[in-house]
Amino acid sequence: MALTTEQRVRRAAVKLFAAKGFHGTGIRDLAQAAKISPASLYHYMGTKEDLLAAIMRECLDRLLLAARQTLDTVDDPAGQLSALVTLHVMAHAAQPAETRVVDNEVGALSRGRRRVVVGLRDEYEAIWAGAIEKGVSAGVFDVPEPAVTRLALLEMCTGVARWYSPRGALSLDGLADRYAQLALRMLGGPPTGGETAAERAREVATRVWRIRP
Amino acid sequence: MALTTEQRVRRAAVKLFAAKGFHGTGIRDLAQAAKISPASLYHYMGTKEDLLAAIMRECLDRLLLAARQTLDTVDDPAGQLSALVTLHVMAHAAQPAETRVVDNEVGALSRGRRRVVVGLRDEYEAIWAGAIEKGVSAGVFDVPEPAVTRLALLEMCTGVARWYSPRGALSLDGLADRYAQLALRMLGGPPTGGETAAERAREVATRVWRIRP
Amino acid sequence: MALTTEQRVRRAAVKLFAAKGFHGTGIRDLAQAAKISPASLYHYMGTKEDLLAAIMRECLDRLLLAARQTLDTVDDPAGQLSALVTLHVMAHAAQPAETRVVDNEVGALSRGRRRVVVGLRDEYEAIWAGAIEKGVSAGVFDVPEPAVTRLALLEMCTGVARWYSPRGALSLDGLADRYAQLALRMLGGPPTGGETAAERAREVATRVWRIRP
Amino acid sequence: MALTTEQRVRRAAVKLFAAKGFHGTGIRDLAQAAKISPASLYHYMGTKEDLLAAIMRECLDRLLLAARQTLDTVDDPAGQLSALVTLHVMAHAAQPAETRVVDNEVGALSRGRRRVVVGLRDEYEAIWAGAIEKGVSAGVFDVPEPAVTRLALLEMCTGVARWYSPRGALSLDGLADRYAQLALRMLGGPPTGGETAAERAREVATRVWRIRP
DNA sequence: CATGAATGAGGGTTCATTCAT
DNA sequence: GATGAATGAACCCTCATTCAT
Repeated sequence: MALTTEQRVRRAAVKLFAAKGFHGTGIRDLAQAAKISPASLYHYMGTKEDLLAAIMRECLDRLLLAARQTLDTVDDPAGQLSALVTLHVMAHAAQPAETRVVDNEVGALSRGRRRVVVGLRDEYEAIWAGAIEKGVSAGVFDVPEPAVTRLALLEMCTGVARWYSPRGALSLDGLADRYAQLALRMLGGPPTGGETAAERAREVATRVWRIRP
Repeated sequence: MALTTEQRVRRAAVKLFAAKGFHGTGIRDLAQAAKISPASLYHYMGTKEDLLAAIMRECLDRLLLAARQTLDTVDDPAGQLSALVTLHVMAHAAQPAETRVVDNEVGALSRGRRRVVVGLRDEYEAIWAGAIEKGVSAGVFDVPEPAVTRLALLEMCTGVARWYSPRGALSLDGLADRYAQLALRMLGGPPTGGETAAERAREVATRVWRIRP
Repeated sequence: MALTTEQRVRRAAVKLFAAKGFHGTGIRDLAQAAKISPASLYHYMGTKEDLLAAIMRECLDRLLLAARQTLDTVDDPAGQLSALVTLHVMAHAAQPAETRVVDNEVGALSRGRRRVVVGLRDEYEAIWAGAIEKGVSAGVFDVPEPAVTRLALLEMCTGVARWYSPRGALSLDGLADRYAQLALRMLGGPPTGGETAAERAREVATRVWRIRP
Repeated sequence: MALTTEQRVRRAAVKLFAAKGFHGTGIRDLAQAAKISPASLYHYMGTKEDLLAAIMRECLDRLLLAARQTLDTVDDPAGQLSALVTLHVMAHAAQPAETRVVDNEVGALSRGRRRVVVGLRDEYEAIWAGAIEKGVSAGVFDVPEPAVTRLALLEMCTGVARWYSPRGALSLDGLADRYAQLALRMLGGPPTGGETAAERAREVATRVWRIRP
C-alpha cells in the first residue's frame, strides 16, 4: 500500500532529524525527502518544531504504553526488569531513528515543550526505578546505588539505537535476550528467571512497534 | 590565572556545542560567550568546523593516550577491563561537554574529517575488544557475544556524560568503582579483582584530565 | 435577512482593507472573515486586486452619482457647496471603511486601474471646483486661492472617515450641518444659506448609502 | 556632503513606506533604494518594524517639540491657533513622506508600539484642544462643537501632506498663511490677528525641519 | 458549490565568512 | 590584535493562486 503524504513527511523528518539533527535539517531537505515542495510541507505540519514535538510525543507515548501494559501482568522484580529491558531494547533496535531523535534533540525544543517531553521521560524512568526498588526490597537484587544502576542500565539499553543493525548476526529477539541477561547480571539477581515476562514483553513490543516476526 | 582568548573560545565552543549542538550554535553565540566580536573569532580559529574538529581530535587523542598508557602496565584481563572502565567513566564524568560533542556531532563533520574521527574511535574500541577477547580466551569472562557486550559496556559508560553531576552523592572515584563492578558482573568475571589496575587508571586519569582529587 | 456569500466577502474585504490595508490583509484573513475557505473565495472574486478595484469603483460611482443627482436640482453656489459638503461628510461618516480604502489604497492598484480610479476622483473634484468657481464669479465667496481652498475643504471632509463614530454625541445630520457651516465660513460666504440644498442632499444620501434615519 | 548609509536607509524607508505602505514595501525594495544588500540593512536597523517605529517616533517628537517651543512664547488664542496651524502645515508640506507614514501606518505597529505612538499623538492633539478651549472661554472663538472643529482643523491641515507640491504656485509660507486664515475663519475668530505668532512659528519650523527659506 | 492539496515566488531575517581600517 | 561593515546564500515560513475532486 502506498504511503500517504503525511506519512512520507513524518518518515522523512524522523530519518533526517536522526541523521543530521534538527538544526542540521533544513525545510528544503525535508521537502525533498518527502517528495513535495517546501510550501506543501506546511499542509502536513505546523512549524518544523511542531513536527519534532509530535515525533517525540508519539515515541514516548508508545514506550510508556508498552511498559505499562506489560508490567500490568508481571509481578516479580526479575520479570519486571527483564520485561522493561526487552521492551526498551526492542523499541530502540526497531526504531533507532525515532529514539535517537527523542534522545538527542530535546534541547531543540522550546521551553514549554521541553518540559512536556522531559515529564514523559521522567514518568518512564520512574517505572524502572519502581521495579528496581521492588527487587532491592525483596532481596532479589544486590544493588548498592539503585539510581546509578538504573541510569547505567538505561544508557546501556538506549545505546542499542546507536549501533544495532538488523543485518547483523543477532535477531531482535536474540538481542533483547542478551540484554536481559546482562541486566540481571548487573543487578546481582538470579542468573535466570523472567523468561515468561520477557516473552510477554516481546508480544507487546511486536504489537506496539509493528515488528514483523 | 586569567584564561587566554584562545582558551575562552575553545571553552565557549565546547559548552555551546554540547548544549545546543553544532548546527544550533551560531558564530555570534560563540563570540558572545567568548567575549569577543564575531570577526575576532577568526583570529583564533579557522572555520567553525575546524574548531569542532580540533575539539574532537583532542578529546579522542587524550582518551587513546590514557588507555594506552594504562594498559601498558596491566596484563590481566579483569584488570584491563577495570582500568578501561575507570578511565572512560572518569573522562566522561569530568568532561561531559567535550565527550558529548564527540559522541553527538560526528555527523556535522565533512566526510574527510569524519573518517579521521571515526578512525580514532575505532582504534579506541579495538583496545576494548582486545581486552575482552583476552579475558574470554583466558576463560576469565563468560561472554556469549563479545561484540554486543563491548558495545553495551561502552554505551553504558559513555552515558555517564549525559547524567553525572559532581554535586550528587557520588564522587568521581566512587562512580568509577561502581561502574567497574557493574562491568565485571556483565562480563561474568570474578566478583573482585582489578583493584590495582583501577588504581593505576585513576592516577592516569587524574593527570590526563587534570582532575583535582 | 441573511447575507449572500458574495456580500460577506465584500464586507470582509472592506473591513479588513480599511483596518489593515490591502497589503496587510491576506487571502486567508479574508476567507476567515467571510467564513469560507480560501479556495472558495475565488468563486466570488477574481484576484485580490479585482476585489479592491470593485470596492473602489462602486464607492466612487455612488459618490459621483449622489453629487450629480443633487446638484441637478440646486443652482446657487452656497447651496451647491452645502450640498456637496453634506453628501461627502455623510458618505464618509456612514461608510468610513469603504472611503478609507478609496483614500488609502490607490497606490495598491496596478497602473491601468489606478488611472481609472484617479480619473473618477478627478471628475468628482471637478464638480467641487465648478461650484467654488461659480461662487467666486458670482461674488458670493471670498477665496484668494480656489484650488487650495478646495483641497483644504475636501481633506477636512474626508477626514471624517478617520474619526467619526455614530456612538458619539453628534448625529450624522448634525455632523453634516456643522461641516456645512464650517465650509461656508472658510469660503467667506454668507453665514447662512443653502439649507434647502442641504436638505435635498440629506435625502439623496439617505437613499444612496441606505442610511437609516 | 555625502549621506551616511544609515541616513540612506532611513530616507529610503520614509520614501517607500509613504509611497507603497509598510506592508507594501519589501526588505529587498528597501535595500535596493538604500543601495546596500538586504543583509546589510540589518546593521542599520533592528527589524523592519523597528525602523517604522523610529521614523514615527522622531516625526512626532519634532512636532511636539515645535508646538511646545512655539506656544511657550505666545499667549493669545488667535495667535496660538495661527502658530499651531502654521507649524502643522509647514511640517506636513515640508515632510510629506514622514507625516504620511505617521498618519497611515499606525495600524502596522504591534500593540505596545502603537500605544506609544497614539499616546504622543494624543499629547499633541491636547495642545490644540487647549488652545481652542482657551479661545472659546475668552469669547474670541465662536465654536459650537470644539472637539469636532478641532478634528476638522487637524484633518484639513494634515491633508496638506497628500497634495502640496513645492513646485506649485504657493510657497510654504504662503500656504501656511492661507491655512491660518482658513482656520481663523472656521473658528469664527477675528479676520486678522496672530501674525506675530505665525512669524514665530515659521522661525521654529525653519529650524526644526531644516527648511531652507 | 466547495475545498484540500499543491506550488513558485517571495516574505523578513540570520547565517558563516571576509576584509579594510 | 580587534572590529564595524559588508554580503551571498540560506534560513523558516507565508503569499496569492490554481485545480482536481
